[in-house]
Amino acid sequence: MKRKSLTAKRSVETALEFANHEGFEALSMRKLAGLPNVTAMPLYNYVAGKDALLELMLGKVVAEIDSPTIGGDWEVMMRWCAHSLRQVLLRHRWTSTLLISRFSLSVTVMRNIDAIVGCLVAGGFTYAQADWARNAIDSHVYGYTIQELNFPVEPDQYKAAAAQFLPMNSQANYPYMYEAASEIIAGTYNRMTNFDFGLELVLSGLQQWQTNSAYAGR
Amino acid sequence: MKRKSLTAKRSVETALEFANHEGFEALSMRKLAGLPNVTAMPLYNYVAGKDALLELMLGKVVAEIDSPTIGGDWEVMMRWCAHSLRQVLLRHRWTSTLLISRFSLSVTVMRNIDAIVGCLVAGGFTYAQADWARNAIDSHVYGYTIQELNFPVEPDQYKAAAAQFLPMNSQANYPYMYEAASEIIAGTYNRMTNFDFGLELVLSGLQQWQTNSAYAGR
DNA sequence: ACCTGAACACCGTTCAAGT
DNA sequence: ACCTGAACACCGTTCAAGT
Repeated sequence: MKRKSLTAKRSVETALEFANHEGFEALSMRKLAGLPNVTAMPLYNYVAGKDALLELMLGKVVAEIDSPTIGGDWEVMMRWCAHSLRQVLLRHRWTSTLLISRFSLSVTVMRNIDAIVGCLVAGGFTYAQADWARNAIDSHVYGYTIQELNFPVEPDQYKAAAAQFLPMNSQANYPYMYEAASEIIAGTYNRMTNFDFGLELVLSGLQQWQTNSAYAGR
Repeated sequence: MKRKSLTAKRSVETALEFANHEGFEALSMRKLAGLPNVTAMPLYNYVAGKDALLELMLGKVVAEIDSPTIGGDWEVMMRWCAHSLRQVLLRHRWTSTLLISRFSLSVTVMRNIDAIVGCLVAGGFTYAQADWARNAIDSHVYGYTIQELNFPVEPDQYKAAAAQFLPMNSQANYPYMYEAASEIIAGTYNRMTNFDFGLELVLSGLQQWQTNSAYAGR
């Protein structure tokens, strides 16, 4: 039995590596069974099925997400945690949508949520406020990162893409995008560091909300 | 040729309806071919393949998203557009992740982006600021809505879920979630209207950012 | 007890053969 | 010209047959 669970663990790890390396779409039970070739399926002895395998893979990923220290400055902590979550999603590019669509309250996830809510409550938010705040931060992290991961042009190619865009699209049809592309080409801005911009918008909004709110104290 | 494109259009429409009704996972070329049964594939005469079909389906969905009027109050407009996008995503529950992962600059999408950037620029933002602002709003809408669509418990069952949670999880292990669940049961708050909370956080942050910024004018 | 390979029920896609 | 059904290369999953 101990060997069994060990082989299961190793299966999950190779599956994770495969997904990170070859892309999630390419991952199939048959390919995984004997990674060189072989059609046979001893995999099913260790893992209930593809669903279960995915669950285990996500469990490993989720464990990489940092939790805040309760009692620390909530704003610093939330900023830290948001970046941690973001880095995990970037590290395992196939993860983000699956993590949401297969969301489950495992022990790891519960501990993380508990710590975040705790950190916010210790920072002076009510439970309701903490829940809303957590949700707003998560929304930004997931929304931004999923878009980023799927954006068709790489950050260092924005200029080139804009230069290609300009002659193809008339100023008459898309006057504002035309101007924006011109500014990108001129180097006025570069689309970078947008993640932190949005995050700080949310965080400073939360801070003001807290100080303005009469019911902020515990 | 006219008949051909008409049949293509009808195919896309039935595919859309099928996805909305039966769920996107259940959609397959074979099922779609002759919706009652039939294994044959005259579908390929009208549509290049599943990828092309998806593209066409998403095109129809994207057309439902409202664009702002340039010159109107940017904050009112952005709020309106965010809600419009959100409603479209809720109406076609399978759409959100696909819309991001298959993002493409169709004419419809370009017009929408151009109008949003234009509305923000007309409202006093620079092009760079407009781009950041748009991205922050989109991130919230997508991030929040994708999470909501995949959340395992329905809004009207939060109380029941919390009541089930309480006895199963010790106060010692998850003290804060325990307390939060208690408050949900007591009816102190209900997790609703979170979407607008996060959206207003972003919008008011943008407004303050604009008024505080020395370079805000055109 | 464990691994194997054939088998089943599905996919997307192609294409020769019919009408 | 259009539709048909068999075929190919893939899936996830099961299971009798081997060792």
